[in-house]
Amino acid sequence: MIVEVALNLPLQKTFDYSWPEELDLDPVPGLRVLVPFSRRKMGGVITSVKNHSDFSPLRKVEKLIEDTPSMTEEILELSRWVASYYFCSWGEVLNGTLPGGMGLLLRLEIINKSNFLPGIERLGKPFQEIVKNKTRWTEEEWNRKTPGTEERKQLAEWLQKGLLEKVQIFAGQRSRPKMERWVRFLKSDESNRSVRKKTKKIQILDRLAKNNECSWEEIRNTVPNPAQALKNLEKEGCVQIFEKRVFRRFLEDRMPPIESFQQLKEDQQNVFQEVGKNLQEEKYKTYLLEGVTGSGKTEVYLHTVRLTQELGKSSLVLVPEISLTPLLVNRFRSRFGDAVAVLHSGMDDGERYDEWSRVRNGLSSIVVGARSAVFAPLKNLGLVIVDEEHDVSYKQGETPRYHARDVAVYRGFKAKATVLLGSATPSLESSYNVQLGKYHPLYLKKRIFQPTLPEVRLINLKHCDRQKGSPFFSIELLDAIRQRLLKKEQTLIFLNRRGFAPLMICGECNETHTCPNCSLSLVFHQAVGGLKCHHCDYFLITPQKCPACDSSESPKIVGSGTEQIETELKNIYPNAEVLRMDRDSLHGKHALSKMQRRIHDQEVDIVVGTQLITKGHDFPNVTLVGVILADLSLNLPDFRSGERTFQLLTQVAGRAGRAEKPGEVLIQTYNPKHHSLQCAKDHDTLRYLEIELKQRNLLKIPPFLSMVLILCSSPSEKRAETLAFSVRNRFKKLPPSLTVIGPVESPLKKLRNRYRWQVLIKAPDASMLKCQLNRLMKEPLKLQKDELLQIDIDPHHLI
DNA sequence: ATATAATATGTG
DNA sequence: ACATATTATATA
Repeated sequence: MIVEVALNLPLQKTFDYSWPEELDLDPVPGLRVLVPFSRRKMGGVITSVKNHSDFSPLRKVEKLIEDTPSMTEEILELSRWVASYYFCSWGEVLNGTLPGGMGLLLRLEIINKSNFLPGIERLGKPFQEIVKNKTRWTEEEWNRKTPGTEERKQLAEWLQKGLLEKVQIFAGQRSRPKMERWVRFLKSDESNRSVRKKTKKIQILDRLAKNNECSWEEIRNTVPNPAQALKNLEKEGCVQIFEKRVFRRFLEDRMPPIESFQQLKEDQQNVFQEVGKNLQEEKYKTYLLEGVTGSGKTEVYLHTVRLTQELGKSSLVLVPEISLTPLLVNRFRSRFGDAVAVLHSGMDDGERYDEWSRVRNGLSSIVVGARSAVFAPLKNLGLVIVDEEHDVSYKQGETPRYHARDVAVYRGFKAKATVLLGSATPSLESSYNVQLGKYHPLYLKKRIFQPTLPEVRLINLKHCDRQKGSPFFSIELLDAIRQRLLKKEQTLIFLNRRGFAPLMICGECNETHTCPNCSLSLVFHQAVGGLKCHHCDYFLITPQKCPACDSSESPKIVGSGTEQIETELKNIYPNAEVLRMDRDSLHGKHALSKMQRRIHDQEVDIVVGTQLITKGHDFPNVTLVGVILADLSLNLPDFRSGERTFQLLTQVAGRAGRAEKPGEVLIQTYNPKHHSLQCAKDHDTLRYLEIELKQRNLLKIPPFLSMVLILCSSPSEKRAETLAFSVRNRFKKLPPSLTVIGPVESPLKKLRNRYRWQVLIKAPDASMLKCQLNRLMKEPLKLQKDELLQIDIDPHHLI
């Protein structure tokens, strides 16, 4: 028998291996195996089993990594589609479907094959010792003795002569199942009963009488030092001691109170009825649910998931990374208990591996998770929910560059499932799909607790009165904050930029401090006393001198970031409790939820933050939302910047006045006339979509066309450019319906010491684009050393 | 991705 | 002539 194996390499092919006779397990697609590849070993996934290969001689599968396949047939098929759609290898996608903890541990060992190693006396003492005393040792052991060049050379020489051999030892998975010792009751021993005093043995048996089995740990809590007694009981055949797998669970220590299903309001009920009807018919259909913030989308999700459970099917719920707060997770956990598995990046490897395993074993039939959870191995899928479907975090920034929403829709289609995309601000792509009749629209127009949406006012920064000494605040905004403080209500201040100030310029020559690795200005962070690059990890302690003119004139700080807004607010309102919430102020695993709880419990008056504050939690006492500068996201060189601004403003505005108190939103801007801001002000999503769709149609950009971005990068500016031109040349002979834009310098010209040039290709639809790409990239481009070519289908980061 | 063989380039 | 850098090629 022969197996075809997909490897996690950027190679389009799969590789054939022969199946060793001595294995008593038959090969199955989806099974992970360890195979020899070149002179190393790699984990791979069996994609098919056959009895003939065109290749010879075949090498043998070296080892089974597991005895049940980690890939289901469905995931195997889904990942193959993703690989072909997004132009990457099957193995790379497969690799991305598994939690990181399932990565393999391969230890490098050096085996001493001979008793005589010439030149051993030239080595340092510790090295001689290791070589003489051990027949095999790990590379780390060797390196720990800090070898000099002499030792390294000697090692290489011996390896070359075959006196030593390097082998990779398979040491299992990064995360392993966690085992606990348990005790099971078998029979009681009446002979022990006669004793007047309760012996340890009796106490243990009494404890076991409550439930038939319990953990060693529990027994030790009631009976101290039970080891000997338990051993005896086992010998007498009264109990059985065994190992039991336990599943590590995130937030286990803070299980939420049981929350019951809420009665749906009329329009919620209508949505639920429609989705439920389709669910029962077991046919594919995608809905786009447009529901204003606070309209109770989550409750509809919960009801729909419950119905799916009742129908005996499983549900997949995707949520953007950042809104995976305990609130949402807890709502699912409290309704569905252990049927829910949670998968997101805030968990550690072991927890994620265990949650994944519970899904794979069929213990969980509901998955709530971020992007990569779209590949969760659920069986019998009935429902797919993508919450905040417009969210950019669904698009993966590195290979495989898939969009989880689109993969989710495809998965739903293949599984004949009901797909529910939800958002207050749907993406243009999904809205267009509604127009085309591919998706079916649903609406939730009423807020649950508050009939009216908050009043939004745009403050024109060109003409408004500013606070003296604090140029980032209009008087109007500061007055509004003061009123909340007096009323003991809370304020959210939003600014989409971290740090203290985005620019620090020389007081003498106005030169800016720029990142040595990227073509960007450094951002001044006062809290850490230095300048940070927001694209690489470059850090510079606040310089005393200008890099250009060497002047030590005190530098000017230009612009604002959340840090500065925080400081200013503390100055203006010395008695107010101000909390800053951005990536820099988050430390540790539960930092986000802790902050959210502080806000919820009204321990803070004013919250200053980036996008982190726009999602996730309900803060009932927030009645004012202020946006310091709406233009930040508007002026990016990306055709989606307007869309993102509208979404951001609508999301952040939705934070105001969720409870019985009316909310107010103040947006400071230099572009009050822009339709993204105007529509956000009027809460008019429909009009926004209409205007934007019209514009996109005129400009011939997505969703009316499909796009692919080819990014060429190299440490040499010239070579990045030349590479981009050779890409362009290859696309010279295309059908006239396809257009090529570029090559142009990427807006972010240099990133992490690599220069970037790009070519953009537009095609009438995805299938035509794919077909042409396939045709032209069949012959791989010749890349020089350090040159890189990235292909991004349906790109979301044009920067 | 990574390693090796093949080839080009540089040095005295 | 030799070391060193670059490129081509294969991985089953």
